Amino acid sequence: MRLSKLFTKTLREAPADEASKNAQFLIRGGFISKVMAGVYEYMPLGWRVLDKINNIIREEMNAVGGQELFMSVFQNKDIWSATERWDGAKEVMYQFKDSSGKELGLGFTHEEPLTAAAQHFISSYKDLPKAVYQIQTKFRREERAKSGLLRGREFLMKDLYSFHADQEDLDRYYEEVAVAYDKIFKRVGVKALRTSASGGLFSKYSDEFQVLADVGEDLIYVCSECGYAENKEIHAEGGSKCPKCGHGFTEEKSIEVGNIFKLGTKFSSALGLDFTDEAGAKKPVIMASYGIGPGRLMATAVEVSNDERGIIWPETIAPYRVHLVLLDEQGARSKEQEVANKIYEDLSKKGIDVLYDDRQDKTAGEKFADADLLGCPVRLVVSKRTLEKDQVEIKMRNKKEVAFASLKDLLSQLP
RNA sequence: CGGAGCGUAGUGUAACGGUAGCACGAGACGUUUGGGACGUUUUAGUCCGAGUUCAAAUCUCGGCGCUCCGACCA
Repeated sequence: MRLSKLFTKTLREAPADEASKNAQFLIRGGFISKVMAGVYEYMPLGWRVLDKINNIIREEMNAVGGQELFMSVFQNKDIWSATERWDGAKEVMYQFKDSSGKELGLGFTHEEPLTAAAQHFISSYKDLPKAVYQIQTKFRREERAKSGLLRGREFLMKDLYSFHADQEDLDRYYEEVAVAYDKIFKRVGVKALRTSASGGLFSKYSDEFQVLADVGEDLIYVCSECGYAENKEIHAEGGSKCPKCGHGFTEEKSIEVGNIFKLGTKFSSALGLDFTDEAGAKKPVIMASYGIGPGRLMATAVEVSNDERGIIWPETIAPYRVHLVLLDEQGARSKEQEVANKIYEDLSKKGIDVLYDDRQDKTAGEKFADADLLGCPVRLVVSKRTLEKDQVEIKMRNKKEVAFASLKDLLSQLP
C-alpha cells in the first residue's frame, strides 16, 4: 500500500473527547473512526489488523474442530421466551417491533438461535460432539460505553458453541478450547491469564482470560508465585492465600479478552435439543460457549504495547510488517525514489506486506512521526544518505538501535 | 442508572454580554527534504430550540451529544 493512496490520513493531535490510549492512537492513526459513543468504524488500516486477529482465531478454532458459520443478527422473541430470557435481556438487548408488529432483538449472544438451529442436525449420540463458531457483530445496550474499543454498543465477537453427549466429553473439550485460547492470545501478542470467575446465570463458575492493564474494568487476584488468578467476584474476602500453592495474591486491574462457560443443559432443555443415547434413552445435549472480542483484543494490544509516539504492534497483527519510508531529494525522478519503488515491488512480490510512504509533500519528520504512530514492526528508510553506501536503514519499532543492510541482501537481512 | 465535567472550522484551542480569532489540517503555486520546513494564497466554525437583553459563543431553561468516576455487565 502506498501511503499517498491510503484512504485515511493521520491526525497530529488526539481528539479531545477520548481519554483511553487505544481510542486516541487508533483514531489518530486512522485505524478507526467514531460514529457515536461505543460505536466505531474500522478504516482500512484497522480492518487489516482486525482481519489478522480474526484469522489467528479462525486457525485455532478450526484446529479444535470448530466449524465456522454465520448466524443472523436478528433474533426472534419466541426462542428467547422459551428460555425465559426475553424480559431479563431487556436491559442489554436492543428489542423492537418491525413494521408488521413482530418482536425482534439484535443479538448480543447466540445460545438460543444456535440451539434452535442444532435441533435440525443433532438427534443421536452419533451426531455428537459438534462445535461451531462465528465471528460476527453483536449489539449491547451498554448503559455506559467506555474506553474506546474496550466497551462498545456494537462490537465484534467470536462465539464458539460446543455440543456434547456427556459431561466428561464436554470437560475434555472445554480444556482443549482453553488451550486454544492460550495459543490465540499468545499469537496475538498479549499476555492473558486464565482466571477463575463466577458463571453468572449459567453455571457455578467460568473461566475468563484477563490481560493486566490499568484501563481494565475488572479486578483480579493473581498469585505472585504460580500465576493462578481469580476474579474479585469469587475471591473470598480476606482470602490471601493462593489455593494452588499457598502464596500471596496481588490485586490487579485487567481487561477481559475472553470468557468460556459450561452451559450444561439450560438451553437444550428449554428449546428441546435432545439426542438418543446408545441405550435408546432421550437426553438433553450438554453445551458450552466460548467468547472472544476481536475488537477488544485489538484495543488491548494497543493498551499494553505503545509509547508516547504511538502504537507498537505485535508482528502478528500489525497492519503491515514493513513501513518503507522514502526520503526524497528532488521529486519525481530521484534515484531514491527508484530504489524505494524497487524495494516496494520486490518485497510485495515476496508476499511481505509493505506500507510505502511515497508521499512527496511530507517532510522527513512528519514521515517518521507517522511511522511511529502507525506502529509497524520494521521501518526501512531509503534516502540520499543511505544510498551513498548502497544501503537501506532498518529500525525496529520496539528498539532504539538503527541498523543497515546493503541493497543486495536486504531480503535476507530483513528481521 | 447516580455523580462530575464539557460541546466554537476536519483536528486542537482563544474571545468581559459588544468585529468569532489563532495554530495545525485540507486545496493551489513555488522553494524545500533525516524528526511534524518556509513563503504567497484559498477553504471552513459558535450542537439544537426557547428565553433574558439594544446586543448572546458567553447568562437562564429545555433538549441532544461526548468524556470521566461509580453502579451494572449473560
